[in-house]
Amino acid sequence: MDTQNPAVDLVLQSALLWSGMIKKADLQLSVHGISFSEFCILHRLFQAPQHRLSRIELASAVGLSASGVTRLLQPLEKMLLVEKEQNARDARVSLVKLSDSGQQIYQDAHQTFGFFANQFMSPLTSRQQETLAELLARL
Amino acid sequence: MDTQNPAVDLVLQSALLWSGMIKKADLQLSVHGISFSEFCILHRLFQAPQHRLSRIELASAVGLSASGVTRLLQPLEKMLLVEKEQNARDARVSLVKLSDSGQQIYQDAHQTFGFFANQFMSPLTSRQQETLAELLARL
DNA sequence: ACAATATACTTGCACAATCAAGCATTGGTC
DNA sequence: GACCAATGCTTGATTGTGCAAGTATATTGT
Repeated sequence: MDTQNPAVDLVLQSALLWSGMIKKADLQLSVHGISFSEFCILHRLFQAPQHRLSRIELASAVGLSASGVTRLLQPLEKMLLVEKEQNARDARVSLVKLSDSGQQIYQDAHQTFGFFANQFMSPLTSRQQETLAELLARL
Repeated sequence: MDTQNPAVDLVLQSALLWSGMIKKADLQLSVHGISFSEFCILHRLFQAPQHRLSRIELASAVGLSASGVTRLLQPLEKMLLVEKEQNARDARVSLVKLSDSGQQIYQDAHQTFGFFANQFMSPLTSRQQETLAELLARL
C-alpha cells in the first residue's frame, strides 16, 4: 500500500476491516430484529450488575454519544426488551434495565453473534486471537 | 468482559476501539477541512496509477457503497480537489482524478494523519505493529 | 440559604451513509 | 441486428448518529 508510513496503512487497513465486519454482523443479527449497536447495548446490560446501567455508562461502554443512546433505546423500550427505572439517590439518572424478554432475545442473539465471531476469527488460531486481543488492549 | 466466548469480546473490543479511532482522526483532519472518509478517498487516489480510479474501485477500496462515493465526491469536486474524466473504452465509467491542488491537500493531510497514526500506535513497538498488521491481514 | 457550576439526560437540526429504483451503456445470445 | 442481462453510476427516501441547546436535578462555594 504505502511504503512511507506503516502505521498509516495499519490504521486504514483496520478501519476498512472493521467497517466490513460490522456490516456482516448487522446482517447476521437482523434475523433477531436487532442491529449491531443494539446487540452491543444488550450485551453490556446483560453483563452489568442486576442487568442495569445508566444511560451515560451505556454510552461510553458502546462508544456512542448520550443522544445516540437515547434514540437507540426508544425502539428497544417499545419492544419491551428494556425498562426505564429511577435512581433513588439521583433523580437525574434514568436507569436502563434488561427485561426478562430482553434477556431471552439477548441470549438468542448472543448465540448467533458468537457463531459469527468465531467464524470471523477462524483464520486465526486461539493463540493468535489471544495475541491480537493483547495488542489491541494496549491501544 | 465475557467468560464464555473470547471471540465475541475480541470483536466487540475492536469495534469500540476503531470507532473511537475514527472520531479522533476526524478531529485531527478537520484542520485540513476533510473527514476521515475523504482522507481515505484521497489516499487511494494518490496511490493509484496516474492518481486516477473509477468510482466503483474507489468504493470497494474505502468500504463505501457506490452512492456513498458519489456523494462524498461532490464537495471534493467543488473544492477542485478531484476532477471528473471520461473513460474512452467504456462510456459508463466516470473516472476520478486527483487534481494538483488535491495532491497538495492530500500531502498536507497525510503528514497530519501520519503523525496521528504513529501516536495512536505508539503503545506498540514496531515489531508489535508488524505482528498486528499480519494478524489483521488474515481476517 | 443561595448562586454558580456541573451532570444526566432529551430534543431539534444537520449530515453522512444506505438501499431501492432508475438511467445509460456494454456485452452476450439467439 | 435485436433483445436481455450485467455493469457503472446517480437520485430520492430513509436511517443512524452527532452536536448544540434546553431542562431538570445535584453539588459546590460563599
